[in-house]
Amino acid sequence: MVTIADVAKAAGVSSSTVSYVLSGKRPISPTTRERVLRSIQRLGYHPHAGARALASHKTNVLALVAPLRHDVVVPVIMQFATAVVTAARRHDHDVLLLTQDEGPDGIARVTSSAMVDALIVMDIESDDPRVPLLAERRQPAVLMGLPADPMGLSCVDLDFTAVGRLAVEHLVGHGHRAIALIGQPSAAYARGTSYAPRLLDGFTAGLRGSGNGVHGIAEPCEQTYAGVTECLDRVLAQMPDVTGFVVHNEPALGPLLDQLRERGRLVPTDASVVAICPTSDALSQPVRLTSIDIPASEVGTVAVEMVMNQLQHGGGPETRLLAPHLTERNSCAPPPSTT
Amino acid sequence: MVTIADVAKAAGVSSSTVSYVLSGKRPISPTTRERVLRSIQRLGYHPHAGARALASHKTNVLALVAPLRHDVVVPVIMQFATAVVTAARRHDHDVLLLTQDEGPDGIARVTSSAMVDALIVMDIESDDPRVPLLAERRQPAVLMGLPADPMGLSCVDLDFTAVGRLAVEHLVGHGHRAIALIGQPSAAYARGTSYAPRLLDGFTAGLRGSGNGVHGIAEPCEQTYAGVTECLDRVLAQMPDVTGFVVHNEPALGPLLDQLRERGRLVPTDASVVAICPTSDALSQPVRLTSIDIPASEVGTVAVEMVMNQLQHGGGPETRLLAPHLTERNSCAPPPSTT
DNA sequence: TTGAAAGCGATACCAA
DNA sequence: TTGGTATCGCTTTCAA
Repeated sequence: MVTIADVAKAAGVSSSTVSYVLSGKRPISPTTRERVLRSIQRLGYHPHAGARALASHKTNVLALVAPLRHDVVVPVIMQFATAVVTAARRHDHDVLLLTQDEGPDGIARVTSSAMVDALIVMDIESDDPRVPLLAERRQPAVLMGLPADPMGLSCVDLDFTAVGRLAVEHLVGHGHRAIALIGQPSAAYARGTSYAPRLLDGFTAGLRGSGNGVHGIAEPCEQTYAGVTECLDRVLAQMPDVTGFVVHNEPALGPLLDQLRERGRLVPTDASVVAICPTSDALSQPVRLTSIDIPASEVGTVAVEMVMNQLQHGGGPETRLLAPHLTERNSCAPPPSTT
Repeated sequence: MVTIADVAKAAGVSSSTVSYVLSGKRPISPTTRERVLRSIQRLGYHPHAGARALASHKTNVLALVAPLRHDVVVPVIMQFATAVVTAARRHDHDVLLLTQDEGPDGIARVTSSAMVDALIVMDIESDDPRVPLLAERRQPAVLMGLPADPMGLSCVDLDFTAVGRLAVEHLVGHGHRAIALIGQPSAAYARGTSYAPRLLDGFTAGLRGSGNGVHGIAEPCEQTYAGVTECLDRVLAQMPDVTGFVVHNEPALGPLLDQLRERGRLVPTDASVVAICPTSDALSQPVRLTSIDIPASEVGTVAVEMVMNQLQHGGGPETRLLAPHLTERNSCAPPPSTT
């Protein structure tokens, strides 16, 4: 292995000079810098990561704790992970991949053995046991999701409350008065995800703020064809005049459109749909759906920026809720009665 | 930070003794072992990963090089990654996630800076530039996929040749005589993936081996609704009597079934389908598809076992092609003429 | 069965 | 502008 001493010898300087050339932490004359860089090049020198970590107390590695449960939308996780790795590399960091199923132990392990400089933790629930654990470590952490109490940690997520409001407002803007939220499976609520109730809050607030007899209901929806059918049954039973649908449930989109068609409610003629999902899902349906994107890669990039801000500029914790964007496509129109 | 010296002092032994208790590389009397373990426990000692790597020349970290291109089946990558992380943890290793878009440089970087002990590289193409690069490093590597020349590296993949043969044999067994392979998009062939041609080989061999006037054609298929329609047009034009379909193209499954129905060829009454895809895709279609699974998690687990075998037992490189398994569901039946 | 001490390969402080 | 060197925390050889 080529060491810093080899480079120093080859360049006729001390090893500390080589180190400073690399780190830029002190001025080096152009000529010696040149000489050193050439030797590095010629010998193919790469600093030993372990040695560097030992001496500098920094690893240049971020931990990414991913939920590898199967009820989570896989493409979203992938997008997020991709964005994190890409953004981390831009800041000269690598990413260590941890899975949820090691639980809090995984976090304890990597932090206390100094494997990583900071952590990014996905899929944080309202009352997540990992939050207090992370709070008492000295490594910065960014939570993806919004726990009830962030305990001084940084958080980033899509602003689901704003999403709920925006979806309702869009439908109301088209003249809809009876709106249903087709939500996540009840397990998502039971599990204590933070986004499901936040979306519901925004949905409710949107209805309330619209006045004029705008009303709505929210129903959880299981992710099977039968589950979607039942959910729609419940909705129609309670609100037969429903014309607007807000759907926050990717696998339900196809079956829902199918069922609506089957029941003689064509989208967008008889019913309008605003989907909350990755753009790709909105595009892969028979009807191109007006949707509010789940900006997984943006969230990932922001998470890394937040971590880096703490790491490199000593910034403090912050919470960033990303504003939702609605893209109009072909699934929203005025309700039949209004036309 | 708690160091090995702290533990040693607390336990009244030397630091080397603590080290040996941890590594088990030399006999320790039960009483001192006890004392040391208790101190470790009490102080919450975790060895410093960097220091350990520096002294031992081992990091206990595996690199996983993932393709984050968008034309790859995302759930398959996730399954594979999950399996790799899980299996690695069973062997007390962590996983560093690299993405394709750093290209060969990423591999060069992590290997020459001693960040990882070994690499697992996904989505290897027939003539992959990373193979020679990996071959000249001293870290073990496992390739997922089968390059034209493995250059002494380990490989693991589903045996796609056997898959092709198996699919044909299953259809022939049901009495089909005219069989079409709906393949990957032509870009997959152009890119030089190793699995696409291997599957084709197996398909061809299967036809040839079946005799009795069994014939077939293979068509690449683009992954849009229109692309599937065109592909089916081409197939029907060339082989109007086709009754058996082998489909190796996840996103095409839905549209294909749709189009077959539209053209009055119901599955399985008029046409039979064997899908080559993850089980979840086979189950999420209107007709439960008879399928040959892409065993991503098995491949991931095997990859780790192969790496560990080299790392821990000094094993040599090996190539393992996993035998395919066909699961019968509801998409295969005898062709109409035979019934 | 255990201890002492020499590295491992960097960083960064203290001097010059 | 540069060099010398202590130091980081662990592993492992050499000695006892």
